[in-house]
Amino acid sequence: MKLDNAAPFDAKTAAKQPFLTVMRELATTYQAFCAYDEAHIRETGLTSPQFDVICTLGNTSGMFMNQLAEKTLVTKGTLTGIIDRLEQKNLVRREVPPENRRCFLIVLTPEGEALFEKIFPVHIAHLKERFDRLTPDELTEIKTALQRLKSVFAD
Amino acid sequence: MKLDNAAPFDAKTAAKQPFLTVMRELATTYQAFCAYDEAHIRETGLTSPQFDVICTLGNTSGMFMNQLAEKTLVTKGTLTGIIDRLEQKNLVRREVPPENRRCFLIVLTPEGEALFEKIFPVHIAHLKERFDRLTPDELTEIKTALQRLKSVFAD
DNA sequence: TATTGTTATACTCTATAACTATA
DNA sequence: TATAGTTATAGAGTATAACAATA
Repeated sequence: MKLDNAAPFDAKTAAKQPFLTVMRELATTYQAFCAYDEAHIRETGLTSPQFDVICTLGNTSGMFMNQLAEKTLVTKGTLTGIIDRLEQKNLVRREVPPENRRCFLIVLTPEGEALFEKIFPVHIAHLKERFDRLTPDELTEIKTALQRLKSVFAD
Repeated sequence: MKLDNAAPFDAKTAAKQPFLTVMRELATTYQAFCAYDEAHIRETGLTSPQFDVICTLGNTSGMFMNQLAEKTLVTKGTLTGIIDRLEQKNLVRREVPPENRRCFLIVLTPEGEALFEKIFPVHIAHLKERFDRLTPDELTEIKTALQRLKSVFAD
């Protein structure tokens, strides 16, 4: 919900409900980050979920579908499709472990690893470029503020 | 990108690159908020973009497709589909202004207004419930921190 | 010619539930 | 019976570009 727009959120209402402003700031800050982040991801020819899978598999010896689904926060059915498409692009491979043939170990192919090693550091550098505009103290304050905010949504 | 998962993000790396921690906190905080927010939205029978449109139109006298697209951050082609589905549900209506018949004024129907008036305050109350766990000072600090963070992504 | 919005195309992701094969 | 993953189903959103109607 991008509550930014709702007409009832005029200045008068916001003044009475300061939390609305915080909510909007969270949403717009995340959106600003994502716009910057995703524009760069799209240049790799991958979608965000695909990029997420490649990054999750990078520097590991592989992961099972269920682990991967949990890490990337998609359901197993959805992950099947994502892995299918990455397999078509020759970036990952399904390996059947002999000891449990119910599972697949998802592994980066050499092409997948090459892509990971090519794009990952570049992407991090691209992000760092902006975060470097903050001082160490500011980074600490922001981190603390976010942790406090997150804590109210923990069940 | 949910960089939370990437294996290279071990504690050692994070210590050298404190911004990675901030990035993760932003993503996980937003995700925690969204999980709470969207679970409640889904109970209305609307998707997030649909709910967003209803909230944007609430308490206005209508909006043109292009305005609405800009406000809700979707392209005009995508918005056409969203409005189509809201029209099927009898929640919005396309009106043709006589002075410019190229445009459509998108307006809430009585059913749409009734829904808005029913769900909007309840949704706000649902959110407020959690934000009330923060003190006024904390809210201010968080707001300031988010604004500072957002500023580095402004072009 | 420029603008508003629709349509066409094609893909990706989403959730849910039934299903297969293995354990 | 339980688990791992696939498949089936159905929908929703996404981008892009070509298009029609109007200005």
